[in-house]
Amino acid sequence: MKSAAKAQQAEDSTTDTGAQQIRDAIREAIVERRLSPGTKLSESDVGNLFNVSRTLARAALQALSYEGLVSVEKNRGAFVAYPSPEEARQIFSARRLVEPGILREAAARITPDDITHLRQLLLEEGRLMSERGQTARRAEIKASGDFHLTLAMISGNSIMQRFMEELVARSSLVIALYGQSTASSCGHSEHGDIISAIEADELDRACQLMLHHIAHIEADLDLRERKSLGLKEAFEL
Amino acid sequence: MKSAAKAQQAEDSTTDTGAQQIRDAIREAIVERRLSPGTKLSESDVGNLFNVSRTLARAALQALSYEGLVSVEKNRGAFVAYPSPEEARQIFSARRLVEPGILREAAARITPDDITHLRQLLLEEGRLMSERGQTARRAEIKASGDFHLTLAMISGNSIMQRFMEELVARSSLVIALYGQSTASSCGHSEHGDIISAIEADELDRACQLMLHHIAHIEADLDLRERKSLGLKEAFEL
DNA sequence: TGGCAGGAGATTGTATACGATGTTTTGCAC
DNA sequence: GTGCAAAACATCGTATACAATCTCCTGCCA
Repeated sequence: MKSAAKAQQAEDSTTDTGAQQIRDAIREAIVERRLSPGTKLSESDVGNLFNVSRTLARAALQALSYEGLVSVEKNRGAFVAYPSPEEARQIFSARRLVEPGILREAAARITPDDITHLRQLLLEEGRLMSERGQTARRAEIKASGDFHLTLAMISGNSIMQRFMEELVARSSLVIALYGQSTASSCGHSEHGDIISAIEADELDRACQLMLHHIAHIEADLDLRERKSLGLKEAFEL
Repeated sequence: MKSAAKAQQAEDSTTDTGAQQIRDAIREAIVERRLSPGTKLSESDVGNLFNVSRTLARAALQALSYEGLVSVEKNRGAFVAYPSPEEARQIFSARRLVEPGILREAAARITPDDITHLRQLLLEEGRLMSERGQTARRAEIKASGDFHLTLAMISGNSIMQRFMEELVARSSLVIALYGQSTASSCGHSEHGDIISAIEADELDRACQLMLHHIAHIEADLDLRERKSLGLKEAFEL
């Protein structure tokens, strides 16, 4: 891969050790929705699960809390993040703010190789959509996010790339919580449209499409405040 | 403070304990340039300095490494980050990408109270600029960044706010490394211009001013690759 | 029976201990 | 005196230990 996408190697070389693997494993589980929002992640359990001490488990959970995927409450423990509707709005607001810009930068640096790569991603995504089963569903979710992440990668700005990783991951949580449609990643065709617009050098249109795409995802959410109502309201009616 | 700036309370309630304070203290020291890029921050030293165990020191350093202010090298230790010219470019590229959007959102929600607040910040900044001494210099650097952070705060998006905090902090490092002009925060008047444009509801102009402002800061940098040249080139001439 | 006080258990917060990995210095050979 | 090897030192990586805090159950009393 000698495309502009070489920035792919932007792995966190900044991290120290095995906590990294645990963090990645848990993050993947969260993004693929094997772990539901609110699930408790006790340090001991995580440690046992990965056969490491609480020290490492704790470090991993801390790291995840920086990314907003896990919320640790003092003296109570860590939980898979349960984004509030307000948080959800902010996440998508951030994406609307940032993704057109990323798209523009990506378009400026994109190579034919990158386009091929993106198209392949799309194909894979489509294939998964037609498949049945949990595994396919999870892979599809991931693939859907990968489209946006790949654009960030192509843009060549590793800082924005990391930021987008956070946003995509948190979006996954939000969709898991508030998504309504059964189709987990609705706007598949929209991804294709965006690529086409880029290829056609119609940058403004590509940005518009991206904004619409994000709006579509958001439109599928039901962000009404679910005030738990577990007390009495739940049985009032 | 009943302004839109109430989001100020967006403190990392997600963090656990005392590592937080250490992290903040070190970050402040870095941003105010009491700690220079490349300075070694060994876990023991940090621990001793703050009278805590290496455990906490380590946690703090880890946190800082997530923000890109510290780079930890496996088995070697942690150092105040020494951003490469390429990193510097990416940081400012990210700011150009993000700040106009933040500005727009902030303008949409801004209250008279917020404007007062911003103007006060400006006044303070101006006062510090005319003062002498290290302390004033440090405070000035901080005040300069606070303008941008306050805008992010006003925008009401805590995610973007956090991101801007990271960008501003890292910018400070970049300026410390590559800045040329003695005036640490040149574009003071530009901040005022931006506020005026917002007040006048000239949003596009405000964005333009913001972009120019960032460009000015960048223009003061000398981002030529300093390849250490400590070997022979240093004495060749 | 309902509510509160007390304590047992579980979980996190922090410190310390030990092994692993680099780095520097020492000392010997040439 | 120079160069390399080996050991001493410093520092990090991880595990374990202990203290603090919270949760939940139990039992007493009104």
